[in-house]
Amino acid sequence: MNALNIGQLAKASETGIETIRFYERHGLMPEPTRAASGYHRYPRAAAKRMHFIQRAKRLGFTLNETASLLRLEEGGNRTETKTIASTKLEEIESRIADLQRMRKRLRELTQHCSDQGSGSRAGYPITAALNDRDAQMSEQTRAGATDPVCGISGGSPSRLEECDSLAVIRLISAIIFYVRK
Amino acid sequence: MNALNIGQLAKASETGIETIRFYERHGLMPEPTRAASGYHRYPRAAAKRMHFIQRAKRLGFTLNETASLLRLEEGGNRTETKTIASTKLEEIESRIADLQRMRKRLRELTQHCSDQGSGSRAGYPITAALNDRDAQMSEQTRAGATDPVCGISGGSPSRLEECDSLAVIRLISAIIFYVRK
DNA sequence: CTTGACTCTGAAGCGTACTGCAGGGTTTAG
DNA sequence: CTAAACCCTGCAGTACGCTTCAGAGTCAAG
Repeated sequence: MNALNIGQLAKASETGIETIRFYERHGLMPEPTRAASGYHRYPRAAAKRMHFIQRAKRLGFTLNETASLLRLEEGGNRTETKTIASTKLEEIESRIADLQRMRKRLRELTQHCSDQGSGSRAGYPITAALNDRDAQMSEQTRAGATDPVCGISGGSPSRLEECDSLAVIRLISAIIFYVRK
Repeated sequence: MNALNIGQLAKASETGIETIRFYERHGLMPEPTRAASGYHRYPRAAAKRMHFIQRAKRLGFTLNETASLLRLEEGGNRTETKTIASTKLEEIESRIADLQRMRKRLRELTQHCSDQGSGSRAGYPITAALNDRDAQMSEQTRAGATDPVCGISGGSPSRLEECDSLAVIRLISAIIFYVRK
């Protein structure tokens, strides 16, 4: 036989033993058969199921929602899962839109970074957003507000990682102000 | 004066009063000036700051991370924010990749839906994934496993919402199995 | 001046998703 | 046979992000 005990399943699914037990208690993993000793004996498919749960989580499903997805396969309550499916699909689409906007801004930045770091800021939407934010928010100090977004570490970095991290965090702030629902 | 009290700020920023207080306690919102009575008196900019926090959350930043972003503007600890910036940027990029893959699958499905619902399944990657999943996971019932993904409600729906919700949830399951890191 | 809506502080409670521990029993390598 | 490594149950604790509550004071309309 090639049944797994809980430690082996944990390794195979790249989680902890306690997480598996937790999922079992909450109905995400079915109770497996047991050895005479009481040890869990998981089939290989259990690792796939664990991976399913990980991916679902990664895509923003809650454990309850994931449990419903899995329950459907076992002929669970359809009206419940119907609701989850449609509302979640909307959420996913909205999140995709968010991140598309964000990626657009990131692309614009890398473009600007590779163009030439410092210098004139006119026509640089991210820098503009930063200024906008500064204008809106400050009661606090504006120290550093006049630093060009990509010019802090000097030179002309062509990849995002080569921008000074301080600039990067300013960038992220700017993006958040930019990405609106 | 046009200072806001906490209830007005809550309305303006579409949150609850208690959320604002919570943010204040945790350093996300600065302590505002007070009226003689002890009432908070928020400047209009406070609503912008609240919106910033909402958007940051929506993009997956934790409150601590958001606090660091905000603290940077006030000349906070740079080494801390440096770490956040770089690791978070990686996360964001990874999530974008996830959702790109996912969108691709969604596009493929809507394509197939508008092509013609039921019939042959060969060359339908999502249906294939579903079969794959069935093969990998089941110890449970496979009831319904032979239903075509988009053919349950009959006809030839051209939009995702017109697919039967049961089919939609199967689809989501399939997508989750498909979208791999 | 009263009444009802609003606000204050401090602390407890809640839902989600784990994580760790005590106090046992089991398996396996040497 | 023993010691290390592994597993069991049950329950407590943690981190995050709120949310509610008690008990008291403040403000604004009629």
